[in-house]
Amino acid sequence: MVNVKNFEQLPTKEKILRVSADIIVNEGLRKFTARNVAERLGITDAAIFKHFKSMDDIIFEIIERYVSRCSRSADEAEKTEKSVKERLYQILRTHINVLEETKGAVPVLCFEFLRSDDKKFYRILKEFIESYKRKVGDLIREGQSEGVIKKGIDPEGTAMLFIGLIQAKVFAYLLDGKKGKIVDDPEQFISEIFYGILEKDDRDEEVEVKSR
Amino acid sequence: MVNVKNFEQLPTKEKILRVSADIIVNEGLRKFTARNVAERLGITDAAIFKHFKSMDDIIFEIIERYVSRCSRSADEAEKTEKSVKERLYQILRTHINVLEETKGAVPVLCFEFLRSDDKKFYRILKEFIESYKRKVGDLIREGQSEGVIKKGIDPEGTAMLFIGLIQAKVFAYLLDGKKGKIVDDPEQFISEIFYGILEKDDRDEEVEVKSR
DNA sequence: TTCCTCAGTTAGAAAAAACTAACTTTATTT
DNA sequence: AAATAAAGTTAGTTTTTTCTAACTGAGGAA
Repeated sequence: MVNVKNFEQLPTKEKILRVSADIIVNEGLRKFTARNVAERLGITDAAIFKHFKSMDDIIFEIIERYVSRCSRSADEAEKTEKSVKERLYQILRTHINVLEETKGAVPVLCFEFLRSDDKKFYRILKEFIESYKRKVGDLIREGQSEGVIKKGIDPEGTAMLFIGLIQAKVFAYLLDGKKGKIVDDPEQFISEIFYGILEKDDRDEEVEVKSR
Repeated sequence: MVNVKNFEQLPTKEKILRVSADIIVNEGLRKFTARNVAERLGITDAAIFKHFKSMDDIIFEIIERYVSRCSRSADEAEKTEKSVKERLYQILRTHINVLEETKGAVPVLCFEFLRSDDKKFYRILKEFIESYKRKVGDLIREGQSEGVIKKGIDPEGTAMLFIGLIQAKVFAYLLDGKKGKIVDDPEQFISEIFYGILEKDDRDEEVEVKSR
C-alpha cells in the first residue's frame, strides 16, 4: 500500500500526504476525500483540516514534492562534466528510479491534473514537463553538434517521445495490476532509445555509467 | 469544444454522450456531474435521467461504443482477403478514427478505471485491451511466418506498444492544451510503427489502403 | 500550579450530487 | 378526438463532501 518504512512513526501531516498520494494514484481522484484519507489513518475527517487548509492544499503539496524530485535529478545531471551520452543516460536512469520509487505517481498525477481547468495545478505540471523537454532537448542538440547523435531527429520531439514511452510503461503496469516493476529492464529500455537516436558507429558501445 | 458537426441537430441522448466524453477528457471525472452535463446542453439535470438510468450508465455507453467499433473493425479486417500489412493498417486506421471522434475519451477512461477497484469498468476495459492485443498479436505472428514482419519482435509486446503510443499521443494532446487532432498525421504515425516492425525490403513501399 | 498550544474529538452547517415523483407540453398513434 | 409516449420541467429527498466551531485531554513553559 503506502510506501512503508516506519510509517507509524511519521508525523500525521506526513501520513496524510502519503495516504493521499496513494489514494489518488491507486484509486483515482474521486476517492480522494477527507473521509477516505482519515479512515485509513484511524482519525476523523475534521482532523485533516488541522494540518491542511483545504483538500486542494494537500494536492498542491503532493505535486510539489514529486515534481521537484524529478526536476532536481535532471538538474544534477546537467551540471556534471560527463559526456552528452552519459548525461543523457543519467537523466533517463534517475527518472526511471524516481518512477519506480514513487510507483508511477508523477505520470499519474500529470495525467489527472493536466486535464483539470484548475490553473493552479496545470501550470506547475506543464512547467515541469516543459523544462524537462527543454533539458533533454538541449542535450540532444549538443550531441548532434558533437556528432554523436543523429542529425535527422527532432530534439524536443524525441524528449516528448521519451515521456510518452514512460507513460506507456506506466499504462502497461496499471493494466497488469501494478505487479512488479514499471520498467522491467531499464538498461534495455534506455538502450532501445539510444539505438534510435545515436549515430550508428556508436550504437554497440556500452554505456559505462553505473545506475544511481 | 465538443466534436461539432451539426451538433445542435443531434438527438439529446447523443449530445449527452458527447458532452460527457468531452467533460471527462478535458475536466476530469470529478467534474462529470449531471449538473455540469445538463448545463452545457441548456437543460436541467433531471432531464439526463430520462435518457440514462444513472451517471455510470453514460460512462458505460461511451466505453461500449468505442470498444465495439474498434473490435468490429478488427474482426472485419480479420475476415478480408487482404495482406497482413493491409489488415494491420486497417485496424490501426480505424482505431485512430474512433480515437479522434471521441476526443481520446477511452484512453483517458482506461487510465482512470484501470487504477480504481471499480470492477464494473475495469473488467470491460481490460478485456478490450486483451482481445485487441490478441488480434494484433496474431496478425503480427502471421506476418512473421510470411516473412513480411521482422522475426525478432514480440507480437504481443508490439501490440501493447501500439496501445501505449496511442496513450502517449493522448497525453501529449492534453499537455498541449487539447488543440487540434490527437494524432496529427495518422499516415506518418502508422508508417513509423511499420518502419519498426516490417522487414527492411518492404519498408519504403507505400500502403495503398485508403483511410476509412 | 496555571496557562497555552497541539492534535484530536463531536456536532453540525452549507453546498453539491444523484436520483425520484409528479406535473406539463408537444407530437404521434389509434 | 382521445390516448399515449417522449422529453422536458419543478421541487423535492437522501447522501456525501468540505469545512467550521466549540470542546477535550495531554504535555510543556512560565
